Amino acid sequence: MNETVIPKPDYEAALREAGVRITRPRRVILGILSDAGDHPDAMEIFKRAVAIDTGISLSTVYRTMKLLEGIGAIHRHAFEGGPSRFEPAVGEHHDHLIDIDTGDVIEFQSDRIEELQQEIARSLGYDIVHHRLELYGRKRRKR
Amino acid sequence: MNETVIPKPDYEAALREAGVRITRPRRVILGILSDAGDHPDAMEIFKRAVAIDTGISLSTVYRTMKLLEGIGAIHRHAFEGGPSRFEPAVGEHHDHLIDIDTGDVIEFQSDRIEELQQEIARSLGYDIVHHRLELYGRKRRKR
DNA sequence: CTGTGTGCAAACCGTTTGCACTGAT
DNA sequence: ATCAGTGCAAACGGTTTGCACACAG
Repeated sequence: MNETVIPKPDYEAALREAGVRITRPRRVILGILSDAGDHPDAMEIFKRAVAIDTGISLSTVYRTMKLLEGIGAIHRHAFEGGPSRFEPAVGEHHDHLIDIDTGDVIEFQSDRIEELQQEIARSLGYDIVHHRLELYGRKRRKR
Repeated sequence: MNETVIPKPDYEAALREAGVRITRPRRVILGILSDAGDHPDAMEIFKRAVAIDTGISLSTVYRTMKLLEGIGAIHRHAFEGGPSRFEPAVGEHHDHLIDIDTGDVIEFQSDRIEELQQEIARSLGYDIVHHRLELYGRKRRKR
C-alpha cells in the first residue's frame, strides 16, 4: 500500500564523493532523511535522531543539513514564520502549497508558471537564479 | 523631477481610525514610511528615525510595524535569509523580483500567474489564503 | 596517527516582552 | 488624571560557532 516510486537518494555515496567522513551521527541523520516523507525541520530531525541514537546533538543536525545543502543533496525551505524545513533533492523541480492549519506541504508543478516567470524576469532585464512560489491555503470544505 | 504618481497613504488617518494615539515616535516613523521608495527593514527604518529624532528606540519601530501591519497599512516581506522588509500597502497586488547582488526589489504583476495559482490550489482541493512569489535574479549583462 | 567531526555551552541575530516612566487625550 | 505608548534591558527562538575531545581514515 506504500508504493514509493520516488527514487531515494544515496546520500552516503554523495557524501563519500564529496570527500567527507561517514560518521555514526551522519549515518543516522541520512537514514532519517531517506525515510522522511514529509518536510521536517532541524528540531524534528534531531528528535527522530535521538530516538535512534541518544548521543546526537542538534548542532550536528544543523551542520549536516548545511553540508547536504552545500552538495545539493537536500533543499532548504523557509516557509513563513517558522524554522527551515528540509527535503531530499530528488525528482523534478516543484513548488509548495502549505496547509495553514496543519503545516502539511503539498508539492505541485506548473511548467506554464515557470515559463511566465522567465518571461517576466527577462522583460525586466534579469536572469532568474532561483525562485520561491508558495501557496498558503486551507482545505476547501466539502458541500 | 520627483513626480510620484503612486498615492501616498495617509497613515495618520488610518491610525486615528484604529483608535490609537498619534505620538511623536509614530509620526516620525510614518513620515519615513511615506517617503520610502524602497523596502527598508526595521533597522534601516530605525536609523532613518534616529537621524530625525535621537530618542526613538528600535522596539518602537518594531511595535509600530506590527501595528501598521495589523491594520493592513503595510506589508511585511520575509525575503530569504534576511530581516523582514516593509512596504506601504498601496496600489495593486504585486510580487517581487529581488536583485541578489544589490538587494534591490522590483515589483511586478501577472494576472496569468495569479489565475494559474488559483487553478492549481483548486485542483488540490484548497483555497488560497495568501501566497508568496519571489524571483531571485541577477541583472542580465549587456552584450 | 592525523585531522575531520563531534557534543557542549556560549554567542549570535532579528524580534519580542516586562518593567517603570512619560506624555497624549 | 488616566492609561496607551515608550525606552531600556533582558528574554526569546532558531541557528551558528569556539573549544577540547573522539574516532574515521
